[in-house]
Amino acid sequence: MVSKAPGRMPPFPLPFTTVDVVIFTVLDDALQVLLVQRPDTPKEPHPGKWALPGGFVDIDRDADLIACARRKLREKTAVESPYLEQLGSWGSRSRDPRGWSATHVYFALVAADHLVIEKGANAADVAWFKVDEMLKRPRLAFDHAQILQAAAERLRSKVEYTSLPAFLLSEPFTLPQLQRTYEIVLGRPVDKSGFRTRMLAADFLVEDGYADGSSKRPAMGYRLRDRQEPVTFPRTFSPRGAE
Amino acid sequence: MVSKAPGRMPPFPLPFTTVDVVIFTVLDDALQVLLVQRPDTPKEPHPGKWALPGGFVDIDRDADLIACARRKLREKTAVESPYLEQLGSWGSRSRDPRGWSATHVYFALVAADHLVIEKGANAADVAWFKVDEMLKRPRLAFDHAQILQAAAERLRSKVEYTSLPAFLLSEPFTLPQLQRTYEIVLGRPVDKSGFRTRMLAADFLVEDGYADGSSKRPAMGYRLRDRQEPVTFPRTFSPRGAE
DNA sequence: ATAATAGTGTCTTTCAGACACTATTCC
DNA sequence: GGAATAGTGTCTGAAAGACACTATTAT
Repeated sequence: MVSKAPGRMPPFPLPFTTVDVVIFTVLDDALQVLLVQRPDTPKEPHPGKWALPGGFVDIDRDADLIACARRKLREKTAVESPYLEQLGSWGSRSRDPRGWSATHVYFALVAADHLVIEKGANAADVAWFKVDEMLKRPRLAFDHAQILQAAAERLRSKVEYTSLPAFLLSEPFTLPQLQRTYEIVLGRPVDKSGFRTRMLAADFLVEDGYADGSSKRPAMGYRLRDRQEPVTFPRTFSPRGAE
Repeated sequence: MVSKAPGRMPPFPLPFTTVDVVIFTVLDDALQVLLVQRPDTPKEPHPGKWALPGGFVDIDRDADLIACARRKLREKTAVESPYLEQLGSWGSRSRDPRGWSATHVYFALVAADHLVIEKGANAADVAWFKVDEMLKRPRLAFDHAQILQAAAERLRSKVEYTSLPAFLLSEPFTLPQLQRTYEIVLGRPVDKSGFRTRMLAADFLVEDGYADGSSKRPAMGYRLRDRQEPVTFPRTFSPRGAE
């Protein structure tokens, strides 16, 4: 039995609580991020600017933070269960003109193909943007440029020693496809032989017998053994630049 | 000029926003965490239980989240500028009986020696607890056992490939001391020769000419070149168990 | 001299990086 | 057969792990 909301309406002012989601994909040989355009009414902060999908936590609808993140993600993309990881939180007096606010940021990895983008009632506009260009000329609302940079750094650094890029592909995928995904995210070529040895040794892929049709020679198709957790490799990719 | 708090008192209820700090040290050959005992009045949640130091964000005093974390840390320990890193955030309808709440968690590494613990007005009691025992028999308030576990996991995993343990020692320290700290946190012995090669190759230590007095043979003393950022090693410690 | 700790040298094994090679398909 | 892509084999150099050794102090 729930008591009559004791403690609601506290004797001190509360910060706003929001959740934002950095949704990555690989499209057109580039790492891209999903952004939404803010409404163009002057009552809203940063009208017309592009921003990360997100918004206020709804204490009636959202049981917890990750549920809220999943809701935001579902509202923009029709993705079932993507890879979703907490990135961190940003909170300060000045980041939102409406007052002290704190946002909890998640980052998601989704496969671009077969992905439906919802252009729903509220979402004025939704589109993919190349991460590199966004980082060079940051024109995002709030502190979202900073958040995007942190997300890209986290992703790129984890790609050095985890299987995260596999979540950017739809299953089944081939090893050459996976290698290309690594190369796109890392921004540098990777040796084929070493790459294959590593991937297969990590034992996180399951053969799907399938053969790819879009190439000269068919390749083995693979699925992830565990669609929830990425695998951590014992070593970093190429200690190139370790010096 | 500040306008008359526009947007304050929004048309929807807000979650509570808190900050908690997981403060680690190495004491008595064990990794320990600082806990505070909650007031024993039945009006407060979890009366008498031990909890992580933390509390509500004060939008008047705290400019941002990390400033709030530093304030919480300063209120319990008289530490100047310890290593402080964001761990993550936990938020849900049920984690606090007073209502929907989200906490932003930081973790701090401090040197135990010369550390003053403030037993201030408000803080009923403050004490160090061994992390391993706390994880075995979790009796913490709120979801703090879960948070402590996440913090310990993060620390232990980062210790495999970073210089974090150096922040658990007061300067200057010797390489044998640093090695012992690694061994305590990792819970396993580390080879001396390899350890020294690694530490010196990483080039994050500066000789302090000093000699330690408490041992048979004096050892070289070192300080950190950069007291803010830890160093990342190119490889993980011992791929023991990588299989 | 001996014990205890600090610090170094060396051998071996492992593995990433590089690159050449074979295999299978389409044209 | 040739081009293009998938997949394998092999050599080499660098570095981690293991462990024996030397060095410097206190007693």
